[in-house]
Amino acid sequence: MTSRSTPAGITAASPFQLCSLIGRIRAELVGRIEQELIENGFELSFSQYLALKKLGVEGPMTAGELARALRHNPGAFTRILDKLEQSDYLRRVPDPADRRTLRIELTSSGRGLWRKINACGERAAERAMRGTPDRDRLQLHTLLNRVLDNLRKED
Amino acid sequence: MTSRSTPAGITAASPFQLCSLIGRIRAELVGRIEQELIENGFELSFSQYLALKKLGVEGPMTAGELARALRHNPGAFTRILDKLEQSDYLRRVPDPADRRTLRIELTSSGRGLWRKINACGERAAERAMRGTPDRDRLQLHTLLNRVLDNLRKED
DNA sequence: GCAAAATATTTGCCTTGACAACTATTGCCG
DNA sequence: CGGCAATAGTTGTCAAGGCAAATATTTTGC
Repeated sequence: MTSRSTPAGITAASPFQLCSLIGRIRAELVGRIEQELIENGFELSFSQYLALKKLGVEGPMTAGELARALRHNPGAFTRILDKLEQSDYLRRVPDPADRRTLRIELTSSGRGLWRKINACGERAAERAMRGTPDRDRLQLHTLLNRVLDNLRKED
Repeated sequence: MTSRSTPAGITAASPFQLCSLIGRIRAELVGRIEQELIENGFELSFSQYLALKKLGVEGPMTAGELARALRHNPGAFTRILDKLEQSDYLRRVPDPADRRTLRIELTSSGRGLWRKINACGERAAERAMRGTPDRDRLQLHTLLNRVLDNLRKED
């Protein structure tokens, strides 16, 4: 292996540490959001939180679109929708034009909830980034987006 | 600094996108490593891979130490060890000094496997970082470590 | 128009991981 | 010493998610 040209020695030369770093950050971030949700009295799993947030931001969409957007497999996603529908946060509305699909829309109670849980997510994110100037935040996003692109490219 | 395709307003000002970015990267990275493992004929889950790698790098340790190092809960971890022991990649060695603990060590077959699967992880990591100069890799690590510290600090 | 392929959602089955209860052993402190 | 809390590991139970088969509907090709 080539261990040349890295001043700090370890950090840049062992790209693998990226994997555990990313894993740890994700776990902490998810945990922090779940904790925020609990502390504020919302009984939602992280996946349910993501679904409500997506619907709140993007508006109604079909179940499949939502599942794909959240990278969640359709089978498991059906059950997430079941629970959110039982709790009256969303509705499955049949589409007269294509009777295979279901239009998922937030109920008014769901929209109310969405606004509140958004604050939980933002508190967690702001905690993650505190003390980081805008310039560095931008840099971080740029670098992470490049990493993601690299991973998604097939070749 | 770098405001190429990103309107500065959105990206830096909405720290929450960090969460989905991190989640996506983690999923892609894990998926890529699992794919590497499969393509090279190793039937290992990602967790098993992590355990073997940790043992290979750090040497023998107790089951609890290993579980904590991997942030894995002890109950689930027992079963991971079960499988790796059945496959003869590691041994549970009783500690005469403290009969509660078990010393987990790789077998020679486990050490052989470790060297091979390491390459899988490094290919995945190198793919993630390709086209990124050392300076940026270092910067990324610095920023991610700060994020992790922020999240772990209680307040 | 109709059979076959494609698409959207649901259901069943299975694996993984979280959590709590349990057993065995050790350390603490009177 | 003797009781009691703490620690290490295992087991049982459960919820979440992945995957494949099943169902319903639409689209495509002839």
